[in-house]
Amino acid sequence: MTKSFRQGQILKLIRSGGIFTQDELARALKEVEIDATQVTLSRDMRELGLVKTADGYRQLDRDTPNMVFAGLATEFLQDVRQAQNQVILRTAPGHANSVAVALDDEEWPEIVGTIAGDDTILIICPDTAAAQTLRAKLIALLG
Amino acid sequence: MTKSFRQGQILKLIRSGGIFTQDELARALKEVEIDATQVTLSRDMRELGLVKTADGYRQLDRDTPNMVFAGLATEFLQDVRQAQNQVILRTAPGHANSVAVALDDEEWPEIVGTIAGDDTILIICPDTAAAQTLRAKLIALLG
DNA sequence: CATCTAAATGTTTAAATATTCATTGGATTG
DNA sequence: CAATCCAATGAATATTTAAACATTTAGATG
Repeated sequence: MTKSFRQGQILKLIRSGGIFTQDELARALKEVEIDATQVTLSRDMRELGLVKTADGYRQLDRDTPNMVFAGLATEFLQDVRQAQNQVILRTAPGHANSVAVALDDEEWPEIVGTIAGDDTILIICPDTAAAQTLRAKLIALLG
Repeated sequence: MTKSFRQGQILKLIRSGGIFTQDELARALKEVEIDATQVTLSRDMRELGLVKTADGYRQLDRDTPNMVFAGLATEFLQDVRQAQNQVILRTAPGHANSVAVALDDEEWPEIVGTIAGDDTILIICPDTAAAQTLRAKLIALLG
């Protein structure tokens, strides 16, 4: 079980609502066979840009991926990593290119440009903060 | 010193950034001659829809008032109250109508309709939650 | 393969926030 | 005007979150 898989599950749970504390989230994750301490979740929250509101945790607003890209991502996107102002995506073999094209179409402000190989996409962002935002956005689309 | 004045000041401080805890906010308010305990601030935060992020407290995204309305409000808006799904504005005497017209122009989703008297505007919202959101938005414009 | 490094996570505990219950100071009404 | 109600706030405290530090693990490197 990888970190980005866990974070993907966290986003799913948050979206479905009704999560008010990190302990609550930890319990919800346990139902899905994911063990994580409150401390780990606190860190995940920060990385994913989640905030506590009166009606539970929420993701800070940012524009939503369109259907074409979201569909491709759900099907082929396998991992999302970040280093400095770069984000690296792994896709199913042979699909990097189509995913990258759809991603380019999004014209997100966090993306300066992309380069796709066979199963890897390199994305250049303006800065580290943008890369982090982008990572959170993309993790949400992991299967 | 009224509650909505305090909340207006809170929004100002939050906007200018660099507020990371409620105690910090309390100290900043003291500089402006406003005394409030952490408990009161916790409640204010909730009412105003403020959330804690990695870069300090922030207001949850919602669309921003346009210049015309914002200008009028800054000049004439004096108080904002909420009861159920209704929000009541007090303006300088004789100015309720012009403020209400500008407000209607905003076409906000939180506003079903408005009625203006001489110095009072009644706003009907779809529900209590919308009214609360609207209140927070408007308080930000108080002188 | 031993060693080093860095990311990820855990443990402990401090700090920050929210809740509960109580008080106060207007309005409202009989 | 007393009695009552209610919004606003505070004090004490419980709960939640984050910081500091330690440990583990997987990959790099000699």
